[in-house]
Amino acid sequence: MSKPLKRWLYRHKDKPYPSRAEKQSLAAGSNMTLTQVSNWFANVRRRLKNTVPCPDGSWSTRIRRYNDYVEG
Amino acid sequence: LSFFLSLLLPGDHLFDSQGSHETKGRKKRKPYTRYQTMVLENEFLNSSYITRQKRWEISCKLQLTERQVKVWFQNRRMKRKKLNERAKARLREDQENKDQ
DNA sequence: GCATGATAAATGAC
DNA sequence: GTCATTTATCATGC
Repeated sequence: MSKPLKRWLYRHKDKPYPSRAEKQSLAAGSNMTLTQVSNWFANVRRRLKNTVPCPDGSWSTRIRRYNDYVEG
Repeated sequence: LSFFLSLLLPGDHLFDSQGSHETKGRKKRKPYTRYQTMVLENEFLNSSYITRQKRWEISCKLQLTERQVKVWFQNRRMKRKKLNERAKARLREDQENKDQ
């Protein structure tokens, strides 16, 4: 997959919404287009909600669990 | 005149054409048929901004609400923009490849 | 068979 | 109106 995007996601657990400039930076650093980065984050946010149940509803715990899920 | 007719006839939320759930949350995304898309695309070819009159006509013909027709044109303009930007980007790429 | 990216309806901020 | 989203659906590789 795309490592820089995962890294950014894990570092911004509380607010997984990169700005346009951040998306462009990520796109450049991962050899992707801006829309591809946007799609990736949109899909990840949705699939986090669906596949990683989280009682308190916060992004950070979801992402932590997701990280454990994919890495471990 | 057509404004008052539009209030009476296609009525966005007077009747729930889909389900019968009174208090509905987000409307479920329903893909349009090929015929619906074809008519909308043809009208978009005519003009990317639809008039109220045309919007009312098409909404009746396609069994869609005026709101759905309005949103379709908004999304279609965004799609055109994205496709244009994509084409320009590829042209720039080809130029750079030829320059080196 | 499902995971993943992309696209098509639908919403909401501004 | 635009534009970034959310959500469901489509397409495809493995």
